[in-house]
Amino acid sequence: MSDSCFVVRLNRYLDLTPSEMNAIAHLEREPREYHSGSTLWQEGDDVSELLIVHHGWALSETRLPAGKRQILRFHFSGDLIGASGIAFRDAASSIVAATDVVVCRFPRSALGDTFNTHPRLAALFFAMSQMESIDLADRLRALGRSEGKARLANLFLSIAARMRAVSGENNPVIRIPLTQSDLGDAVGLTQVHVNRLIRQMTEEKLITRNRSTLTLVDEPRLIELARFVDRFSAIDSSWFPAAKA
Amino acid sequence: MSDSCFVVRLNRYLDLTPSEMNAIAHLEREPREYHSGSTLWQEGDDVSELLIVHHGWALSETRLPAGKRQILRFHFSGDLIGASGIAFRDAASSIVAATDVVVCRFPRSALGDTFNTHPRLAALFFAMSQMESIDLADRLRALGRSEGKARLANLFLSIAARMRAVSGENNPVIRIPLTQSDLGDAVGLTQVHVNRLIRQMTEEKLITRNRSTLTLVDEPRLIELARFVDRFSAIDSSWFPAAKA
DNA sequence: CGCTATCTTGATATGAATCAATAGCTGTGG
DNA sequence: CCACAGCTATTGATTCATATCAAGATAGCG
Repeated sequence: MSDSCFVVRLNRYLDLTPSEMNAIAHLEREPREYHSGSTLWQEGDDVSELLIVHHGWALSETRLPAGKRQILRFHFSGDLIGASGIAFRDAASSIVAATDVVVCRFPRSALGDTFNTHPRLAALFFAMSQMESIDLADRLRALGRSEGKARLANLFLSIAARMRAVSGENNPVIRIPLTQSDLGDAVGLTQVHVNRLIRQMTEEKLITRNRSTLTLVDEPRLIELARFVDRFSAIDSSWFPAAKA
Repeated sequence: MSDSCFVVRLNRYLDLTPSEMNAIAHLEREPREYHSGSTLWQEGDDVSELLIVHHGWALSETRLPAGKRQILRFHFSGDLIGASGIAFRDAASSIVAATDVVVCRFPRSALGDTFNTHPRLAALFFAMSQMESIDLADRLRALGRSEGKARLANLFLSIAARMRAVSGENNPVIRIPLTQSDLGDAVGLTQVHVNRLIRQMTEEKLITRNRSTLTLVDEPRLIELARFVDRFSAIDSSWFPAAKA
């Protein structure tokens, strides 16, 4: 039961009761593997399920006319996807496997049951959904009002922060299995320009990048450059209703 | 009871039971007025309340080093704010009155009670929060991957869509009480450039702007230009738990 | 009737896109 | 084990969108 990565994740925010753990573990069934590059669902699809990422990276993306792509968010182990797809029937973005991933699917109706029987979990889902909004808002600030280098710094720091929140470690070296094109599509720049910026940032001894390994060489200066605020450490659960038996 | 604008708003998505209406109307007390330009709360404040907009426009904004500003979202009548502030104690953005506004405040704990007693409302709040994420994601796509004119078109259309969803009308004329600087801060452009783009768009007979009145002259072409998708019409409530007495 | 915020318009500077060509890796099959 | 195919990364030359700087022009407001 506690080998559920979703349980592990939620336990980070809240001390789950056995009954709550059960309810969650129940959601998380049918693990299924997708290969890197495959599409879990497509923008506009009629989606009736939610996904929990077990292992690997997935990403939400959306396409624009000229074949352009905007990456909206990355999803790691323990993340709940479908987020976007829950308010409306049609998916607002596509979900693509960035590496080989293992995900569990569950139908939305199961979520309805959970809301009914475990109000505290409902509150937690609500709070997690708000974290997503905040993450998007932070990204929006970066895209709207800063130049390339700061955007990249921001992206790197926010990925690092999220991965650290999951792993509990604090390593300056992080694995980012993304190409320069991916990075560009995430921060709204060209692959070519991303390349140049990474070179500059390397020369300035801010980072080091080698294949999929990124090292945050001078994190304080990166934070300064990006005006980064790490918000992913904890959730405020003080307003949550009490757990039900 | 039904003069609560929040009830009116939620009723648009769901047929509320009397008990649910009561619970909501209960949240919405102590209406309070703020003058245009005043700050309801500030980035970083310790916020323990949520707001419901009764009347007027508010906006969430965040500041960057060089005094730059990014407007994240506009809030109209019936909107729930605090959104961003609910997962964490510290507000992630400031809330400012764009016009004179009337808002109701309620403590987060009241939300906890609602989650406990009215799971269907919890589901609705969750879905509304997802709408917010989707709105942000759409904005992100616009900022990351389109040029100025398309960004503006996108902003105009999305404001129009949201206002229409509230009013039920379908008027090509909308009131946007924002300056060119505000528009710029929302789409990540300079006030000067916004001015030029608006002139161009007027010449191209896409829009007409006069003070705070904006007319969508050629909406089909605007939609085409912005690749706009209107998602604000309805919520998919099929997965919601049943209403409780 | 001025005052201040907003808008308009021009000249110039700059970050980033685009176009284009080459170089490096990685995996695959002969 | 080598050679080739196909991504991914690097680098340069040029163009374009948008920012910046600067100076009026309007318009609402007290």
